[in-house]
Amino acid sequence: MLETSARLLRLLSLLQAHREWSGADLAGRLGVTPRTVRRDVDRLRELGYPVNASPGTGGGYQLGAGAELPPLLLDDDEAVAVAVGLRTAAGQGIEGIGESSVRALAKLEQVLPSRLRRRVGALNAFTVPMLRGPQPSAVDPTVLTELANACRDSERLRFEYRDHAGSSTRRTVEPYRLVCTEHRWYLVAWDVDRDDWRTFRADRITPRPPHGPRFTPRTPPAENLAEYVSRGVSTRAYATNAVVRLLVPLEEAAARISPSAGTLEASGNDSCVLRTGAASLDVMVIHVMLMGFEFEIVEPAELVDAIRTARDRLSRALERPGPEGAPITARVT
Amino acid sequence: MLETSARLLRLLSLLQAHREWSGADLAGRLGVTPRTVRRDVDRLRELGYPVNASPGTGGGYQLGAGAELPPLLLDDDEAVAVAVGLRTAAGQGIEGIGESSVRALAKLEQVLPSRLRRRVGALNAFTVPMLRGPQPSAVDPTVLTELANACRDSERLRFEYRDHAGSSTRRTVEPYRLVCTEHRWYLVAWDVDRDDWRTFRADRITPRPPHGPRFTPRTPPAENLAEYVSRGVSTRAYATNAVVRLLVPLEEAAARISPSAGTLEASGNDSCVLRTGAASLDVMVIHVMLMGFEFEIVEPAELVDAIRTARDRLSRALERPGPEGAPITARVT
DNA sequence: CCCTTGCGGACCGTGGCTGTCCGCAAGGGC
DNA sequence: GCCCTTGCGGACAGCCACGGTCCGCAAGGG
Repeated sequence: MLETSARLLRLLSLLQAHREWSGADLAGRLGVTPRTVRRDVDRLRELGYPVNASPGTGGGYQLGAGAELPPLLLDDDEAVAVAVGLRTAAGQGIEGIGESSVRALAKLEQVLPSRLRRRVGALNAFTVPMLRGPQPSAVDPTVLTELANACRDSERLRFEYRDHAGSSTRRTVEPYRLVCTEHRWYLVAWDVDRDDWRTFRADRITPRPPHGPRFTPRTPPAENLAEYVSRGVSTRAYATNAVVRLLVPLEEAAARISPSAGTLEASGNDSCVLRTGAASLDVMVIHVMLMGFEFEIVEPAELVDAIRTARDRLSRALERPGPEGAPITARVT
Repeated sequence: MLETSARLLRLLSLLQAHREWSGADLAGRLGVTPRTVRRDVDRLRELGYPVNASPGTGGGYQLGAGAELPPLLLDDDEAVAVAVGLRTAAGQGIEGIGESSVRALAKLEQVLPSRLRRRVGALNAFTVPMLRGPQPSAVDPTVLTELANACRDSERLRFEYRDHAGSSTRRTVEPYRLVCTEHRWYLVAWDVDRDDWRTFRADRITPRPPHGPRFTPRTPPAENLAEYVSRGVSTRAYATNAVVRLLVPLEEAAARISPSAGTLEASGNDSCVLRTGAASLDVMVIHVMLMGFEFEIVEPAELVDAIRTARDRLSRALERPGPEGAPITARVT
């Protein structure tokens, strides 16, 4: 019965949208008798979705957390929010969930009505870059999802690839997987022209549609692809660890610094040592600045240089005449 | 037919997980004849989900983008990624989608199996704070979803509220809506003890379960609640705008700075002016530093002070003896 | 030209679905 | 303790949707 299925879906949607419903309410909304609602609830339970019910005045039905994730029924705004959130997460190249979020994003964007797709694009342009700055991980989420789709569907892919020297080559590959490591995205693929496995940096790829025909996947070059990629990638320059002494008591520092941001150790009564890591020295500088404490660098020496560079740039900015000294003469609108 | 509904759901899931399927494949997966698959596809189409099909060799079925968003069928990893992405988006208080993302997050977390919930918590602790630092918008997403749920379900809410002086009061309210403005979260609610509408800052709320009984919503204090809140909120101190002159040609700056981060204007041949905004002076300092250009401040004067503070702190850090001068003596592990 | 793949009509037997009516059980308010 | 509200689920009867089978047709690719 088509109508039954549709009603089950609507029931699930109602239960997700509002925590608690009475049987009569649901019956009214669905256009059936309360008895049928009870049967539908039973059906949902048989399908594995835990629906809790409580009798008595003020009782009703509510959807609980079960073993399986039920299909998510999002309204327009929520779908847009999910898409934007995923693009942010994917763009930042967060280790550990990066690949899943790209997969989820690809799934969502594939079925996203075009009116919503436009909203996502607009919002994304206006929220993310503000905070991003010239970080090394600026990959276009659109490209990422396209790559993810090709991997998922085993579709040959053609793209322009800029190597680090800046020159471009045309590639035809059988994409195998996207890997996120060291805050960068890499595509592991079989290069059909060179007849070998290659690892491509996603931010240097410009896809050239249309996609080629589907291919039958071959065995991947390694069991653990994440490890395979990070072994092959030589640009580890960005991964830095630092040890910084903060000139505040341990307790005070601990109150401001999340335990997962790094490890804190006491070092005397009124200072402590923070061991932390970041994707690049620049980010590290910001990190120590944001904490808002007096500090000194224990290691590495490069961080001292980075801080000196930052300090000097700020000093020069302060030494320039500034607003009163030099009014803007050549302002162009 | 229960089995039919379940099969439709599985079919939808298959179509979302893999772009293209042949009828025979689907029939095999679903344990029915191809004829029934065709009928199921028809059913999906009748339900409004556009399934495209192409005949001939290499043909098959694929799910397209329709007018309505189909129920999203996510696997475990994807669900975790979505939750983490949403928490990040909600925590940063991004204007425009904040409220929807909290709603979506509440929806998702309500049905999230506990094993996944743990993963989300762990990941969230290890990814977000690293970048967040002590920004003004540090709201616990868990609290946000709890507030959102209470609003959605019209449940009375009890919580501890710290006012700006630091003293705590116990409140009982009928929550109406969460509003995100100026990168902060506010709860608009009817305070039952004070018998009036109040606006609470979400980051000062500590919910005290259990929730009270449900209430019948009254008419909200204003049509446009976002506007109502930002009118009533006096702490605009964090919203700053700045004008900065960058000592590089317009083209060079434009290449590094996203157009939505602010507006760029040429100012002579080898410099340009950036007008931009940020949630706080701290963030603004980071913003100008991240760009990596020589610059000078046009306005506001407070930004000069903030930069001077930052510069001085870095200077002091550089002047301290550092690694060689003072080896760590009292290191505690 | 042939192959593969999707399309959909016709037929038929099965059995699931809904509404109706019923008595039972569990909370909450008076 | 009483009563109301709400959820629970068995039984029954009528309906009709469902799925398998068999068929010829159409469209794309080699």
